[in-house]
Amino acid sequence: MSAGGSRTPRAKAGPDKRRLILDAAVRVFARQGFHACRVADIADEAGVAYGLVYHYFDSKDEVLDTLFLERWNVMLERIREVDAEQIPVREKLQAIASFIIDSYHHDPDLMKVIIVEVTRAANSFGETHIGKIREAYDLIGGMIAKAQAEGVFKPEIEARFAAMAFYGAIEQLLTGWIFGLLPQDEEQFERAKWLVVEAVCGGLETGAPARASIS
Amino acid sequence: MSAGGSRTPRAKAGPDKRRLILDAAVRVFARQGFHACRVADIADEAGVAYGLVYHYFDSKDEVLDTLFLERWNVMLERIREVDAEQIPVREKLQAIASFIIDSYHHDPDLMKVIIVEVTRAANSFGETHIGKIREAYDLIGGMIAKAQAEGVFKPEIEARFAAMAFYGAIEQLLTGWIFGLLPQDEEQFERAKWLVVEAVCGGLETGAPARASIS
DNA sequence: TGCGATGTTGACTGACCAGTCAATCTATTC
DNA sequence: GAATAGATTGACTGGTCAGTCAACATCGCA
Repeated sequence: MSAGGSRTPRAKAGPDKRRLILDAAVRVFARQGFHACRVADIADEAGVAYGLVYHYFDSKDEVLDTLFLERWNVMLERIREVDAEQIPVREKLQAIASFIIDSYHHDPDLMKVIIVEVTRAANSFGETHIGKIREAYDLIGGMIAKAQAEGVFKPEIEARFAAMAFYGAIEQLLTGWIFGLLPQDEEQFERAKWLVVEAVCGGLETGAPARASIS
Repeated sequence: MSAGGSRTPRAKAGPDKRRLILDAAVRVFARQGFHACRVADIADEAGVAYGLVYHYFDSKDEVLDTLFLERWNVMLERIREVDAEQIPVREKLQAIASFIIDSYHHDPDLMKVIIVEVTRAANSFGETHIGKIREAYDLIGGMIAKAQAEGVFKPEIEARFAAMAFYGAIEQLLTGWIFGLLPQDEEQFERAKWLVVEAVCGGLETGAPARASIS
């Protein structure tokens, strides 16, 4: 090492406290809910002083906003990426369902918080982020509309409706896992990915869908 | 005058204040959300004194509990009724979708409150009423399982999954209306009833579904 | 008419908690 | 090694609001 310093210039000794707070907030929000928890709970969970939360964030709300936007933007990026690929709609929808279910599989607490506290909270954060949420619905609706124009999907069902139903089915499966109503294991997650697409596409496709004959 | 009283013994002069409070609460909860509103808002909306709310209810929570249980029990009763009828599954699911969508059509505020504050609130009232909520999913799951046993629906998709997806699709349509993302008129409501059933059953039915040929 | 029960009122209180802030600590730079 | 900037601390404050309560009104009945 040329300069002799064993520590890299940017990497401090301690971990990034801002990240620490965000990760702690996910656990606390998932456990107690946003409204039921206090800022002190987040600070305690993160192992930092109360005031430090306000050093990195302007308000309790901003912590949740940050968590939501971080994840939602990743999802939107993925949806756009999928949309740009030259593959059948069915595969596009499959990729979206897979992404969302994998997200839950990878970090159930974060997805629980995003769904329960934001996308389904019509009177609080849902209202704030309605624009971002809508972007996702619109992208999916666009895919379906395109498929209708190509004759792959039936034209009678409005694309916006179909998009809502598709997304709603996925979110309800996550809700089933969140509420402990459905078993959560690797196999269930894989089956679920297949089910939503099969259910929605089976009802939308023009031609006879590839039905597995009972062997 | 012994028997000459023109007023009926039970019917008081004034309207039922308890009902007045419940109806006012629906409007306030729908407008501001349960957490964001104060008990004083409910009393003001109902045109009664603050303390009267506590004469009829033990707590603010109990007001919402009452609203939820009143409506949810009606729905469960209707689902059981439908289940007992000797009609194809598709018509049963159609009847359930129609009931829920009509409920929203008839009283959007009440359905908004039930969905946003209870069935989707995993950390507060959803937890309290999970048993009641589950009853609905189980009843629908039972219908689907029976149809699978009869060979009308494919057996590969677990009935519980299918029930969640079906119910989730309906609830998301209501959410679309609640958030103002979908147009709300008579025709849209009718189309929606048809869509969810077509989408889910089209993917579940064994035989070739009755597809409307494009005229 | 009088009496108990039930309905109705709204000022008050006690707890709770988001957000502030002045003090202290640590790192970096010249 | 002094100075500056940023990180970290936690006690404190100010406002909010669910729930209480004592007083007053009205009803049903004998």
